[in-house]
Amino acid sequence: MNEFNEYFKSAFTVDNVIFGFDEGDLKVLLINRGEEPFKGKWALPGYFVHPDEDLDTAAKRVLEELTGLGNVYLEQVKTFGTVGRHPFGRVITVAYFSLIKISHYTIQPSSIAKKAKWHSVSRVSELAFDHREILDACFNRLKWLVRSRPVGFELLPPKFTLTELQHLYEAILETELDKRNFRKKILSMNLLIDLDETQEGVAHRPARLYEFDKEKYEQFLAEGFSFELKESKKKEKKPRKKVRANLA
Amino acid sequence: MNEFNEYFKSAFTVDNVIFGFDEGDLKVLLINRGEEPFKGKWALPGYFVHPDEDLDTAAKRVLEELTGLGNVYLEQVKTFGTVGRHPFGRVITVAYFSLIKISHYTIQPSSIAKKAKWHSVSRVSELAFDHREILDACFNRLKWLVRSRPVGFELLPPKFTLTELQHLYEAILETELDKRNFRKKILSMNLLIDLDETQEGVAHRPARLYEFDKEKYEQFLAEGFSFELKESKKKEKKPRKKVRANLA
DNA sequence: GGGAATTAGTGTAAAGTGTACACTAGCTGT
DNA sequence: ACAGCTAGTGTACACTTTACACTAATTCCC
Repeated sequence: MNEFNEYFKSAFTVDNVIFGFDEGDLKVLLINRGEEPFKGKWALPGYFVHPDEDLDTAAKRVLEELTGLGNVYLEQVKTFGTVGRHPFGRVITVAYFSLIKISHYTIQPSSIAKKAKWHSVSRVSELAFDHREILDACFNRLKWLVRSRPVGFELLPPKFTLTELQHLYEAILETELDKRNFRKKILSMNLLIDLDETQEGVAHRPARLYEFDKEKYEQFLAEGFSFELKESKKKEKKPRKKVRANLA
Repeated sequence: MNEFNEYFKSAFTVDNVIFGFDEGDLKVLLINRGEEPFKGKWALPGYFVHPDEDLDTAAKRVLEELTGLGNVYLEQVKTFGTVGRHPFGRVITVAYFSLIKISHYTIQPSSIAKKAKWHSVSRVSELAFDHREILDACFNRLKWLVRSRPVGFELLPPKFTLTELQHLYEAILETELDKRNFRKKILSMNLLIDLDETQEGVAHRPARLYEFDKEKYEQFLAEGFSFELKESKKKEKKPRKKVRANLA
């Protein structure tokens, strides 16, 4: 085994991309680093994996230690291992991502994270390490996810209006959706419970409130269902080539 | 930086899952290990990443060194890092996968790989390390891939018949497809060039030969198009619940 | 209290896509 | 010539997606 010793000199970390939704805006949770390297810079909440710890466990622990967020479901997205990405040596990082309801959690930064704060995804600028690239990869994963399953569940407060749900989808997909078609689609999945309540204190017709039917949602996921949401495009009129009959 | 030294004691590897298609069967390339641990066992072609080497580069190099396959496009799939997965210490591995035309390559095993051989995916049994789990993860990725883009391009010889293409899809999806619908779908993508040639030496009506239109394929990928192929199911007759009109 | 402002909520027709299904065509081997 | 085999083709129906415009319910301001 001695011949392999030279390989046992690397380290690895986990980095978490936590998405939330608030004020019509898609947010990502960042920490302000209290340690070198990149002290004072904004970064994804991430840290070294302990030698006796599985990756998924590490991701959960690190997230909780840095931001106070516990009991979050994290999903592995991609691993980043460019040679020069960490100034301390060879460090590869496994990126995880999650979707949470911002209002359900209280953020408690640790010493490593001087501050932890939600940032608008669209307004994130420079980040420590290669975290910008990691964020982009996870954002793409989110875009893909939202087209294949009803993701709003994780991001919205328990009671919400259809318009809020639509705005969430629009924020993620960075596109506009047709109101009527969106509602038709969402309601036809039968995953929403109409609470028979309405908004209060708004200066216009109040909207109905809905909640997700958790039971049906579990079922939906278990069955591996999928659904699609397409951009509402103004009649792009595909010429739609006809299939040539071979063997004339 | 000394406080971090304890973290720089891990190693990481890459493992490659290479799929091919031959004799109507989906295959995966395995090596017979010539080294401890798991000497003599079948395993995915993988090895340690050098300290000064990027992950993607390492995956390519390792594949070529172990099996002689060069110039293969590899895609990262998932990272496996369970604590006890490697007997030599903490080793995490990044899994890559690829699709190749078996007939285009010659396999040349190295000393680490005593032998390298194509195995039917459906008949792979025990593998070294957690390679079985890695293989399954990559097979699932392939299934997903084949539903979202025309994957046959990578796996079939330059000239092929529509029936061969269909068999490939059926092998990957582990299902049967309707012949007419399959052809309609594939041809409607306009990615095939009808070569106006036919098979020779078969004891039945010879099939037409096609090749992929590489240019259109690139375009297809660039545009992020997607298409779906659904299992041909015998009329399951969804009762199709009507969307309730809220606000009666 | 009337009207302006604002967002919620609703239906339909037309185009496109997916699915089920059965027969004829063209070759080889005997 | 005919048996055996695989290639190749079209249509009708069900479902899904898309485009699109008006009325309803509330607050605010005068």
